[in-house]
Amino acid sequence: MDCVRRKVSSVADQRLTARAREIVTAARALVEEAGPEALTMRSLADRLGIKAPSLYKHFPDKAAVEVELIAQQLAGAAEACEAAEARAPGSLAALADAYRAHALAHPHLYRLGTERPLPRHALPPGLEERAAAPLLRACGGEVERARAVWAFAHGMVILEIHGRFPEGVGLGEAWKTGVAALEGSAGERP
Amino acid sequence: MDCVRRKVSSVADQRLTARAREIVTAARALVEEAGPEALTMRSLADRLGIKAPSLYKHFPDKAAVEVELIAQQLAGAAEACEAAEARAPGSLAALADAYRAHALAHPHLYRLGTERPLPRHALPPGLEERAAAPLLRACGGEVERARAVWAFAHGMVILEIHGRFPEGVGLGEAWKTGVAALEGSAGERP
DNA sequence: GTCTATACCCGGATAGAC
DNA sequence: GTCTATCCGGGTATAGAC
Repeated sequence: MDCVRRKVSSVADQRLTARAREIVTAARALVEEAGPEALTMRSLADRLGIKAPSLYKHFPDKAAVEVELIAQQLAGAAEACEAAEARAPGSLAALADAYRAHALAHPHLYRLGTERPLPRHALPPGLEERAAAPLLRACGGEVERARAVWAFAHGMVILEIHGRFPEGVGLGEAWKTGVAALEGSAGERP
Repeated sequence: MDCVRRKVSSVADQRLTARAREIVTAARALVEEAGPEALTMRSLADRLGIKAPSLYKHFPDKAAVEVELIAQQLAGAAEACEAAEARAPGSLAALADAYRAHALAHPHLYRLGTERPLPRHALPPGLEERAAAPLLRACGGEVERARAVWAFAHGMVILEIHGRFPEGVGLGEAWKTGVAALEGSAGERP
C-alpha cells in the first residue's frame, strides 16, 4: 500500500540525474508561465544560463523533456484527487472541486498533459491507473459513469481555459448541476 | 488590397470572393487531412498550385483563413444539431448523437474550432448563439444545465480524439450514462 | 493575380573542441 | 558538461516586376 501511495513523481525523478531534474524544473516553469508552445530547447537553455546543445547531454531530444512534464501533470492531478478523497471519501463533488482547482492552478501544464495522445510507453508504469483510481472508487467501480464524469470535468476545465464560455459567466452552478446529475444517477443503469 | 471582404450575409461563404472561397476549401481539406498544424501558407499554396505570397492578395494573413475554417466548423455543428432537433424535438440524446457524429467525422477541424479562444470579433454575428441554441432549447432554457451537457459532450469527443480513453474501449455506454444523468436531472435544481 | 526574390524570424539537432 | 559553429528545415510576410 505504501508502494501504491508513494509519489510517482519522485519515482519518475529517480530515473533522472540531479542536473536533468533541474532542467525539468526549468521546463515546467517555462510551460506554466508561457504555455507548451513556449517550450523550446533554446528558451529552456536560456533560462538555465546554458546553450541549447548542452541539453542534449541530458536528454536525447525534446520529447523526452516533455514526457517528464506530462508525468508531473498526471502525478499532480492524482495527488490532488487522492487528497480530496482522503478528506471526503466517496464524494464526487469534492473530487470534482479538487480536479478543477488543480487544473486551473496550472492551466498550461494541464493543456500539455491533456491535448495530445498520452506517451504511455514512456510514462512511469501504473501512473495513468493511479490518476484514475479515486474517481473510479467514487463511482463505486462503475467504469462507464467514471468516464462520463471525467469527460464532464475535463470539458468544463478545458472550455474554461480556452475562454469558450461567454465572458464573465460564473461556472460554479454548471459544475454543481453536472456533478449532481452524474452523482444522482448512481446505480440507475446497472 | 484585393482581399475584399464583402458585406456579411446569412451564408458565411458569401462574405468572400470566389477565389477566396477556393482557398478556404483547400485550407479545409488540408486541415481535415493532416490537422491544424499542417496548415501553413506554403502548404496551402502548394495545394492550389500557386506560390505562398499570392495568398496575401486574398487574405490579409493566415489568421483570416483560419477564422473562415472556424466559422465553418461552428456552422457545421450548428446545422447538425438543428437537423437532429428537427428529427427529434427536445431529445438530448439525439442532440448528443449528432454532436458526437459531426465532431468525429471532422476531428481535426473540430480541434481547430475548439482548442483555442474563439475569434468572436471576426465571426459572422449570431453564429455562436445559433450553435448553442438547439442545446439550450433541449434543456428547456436551463442555461447551467446546457453548459454542463456541452462540457460533457465536448469532453467525451475531445478525449476520444486525443486517444485518452483506454485503447479499444467502446464509449457508447459512457455517452448513454452521461446523457441519461444530465437529462434526468431536468428541473431538479430550480 | 500571379510570379520571383528576399527579409527575417524561429525551430531541432549534430560535430567536435575544451 | 559546456561551449562554438553549423546544418537544415520551416514559418509569416513584403516589395516590386509582369
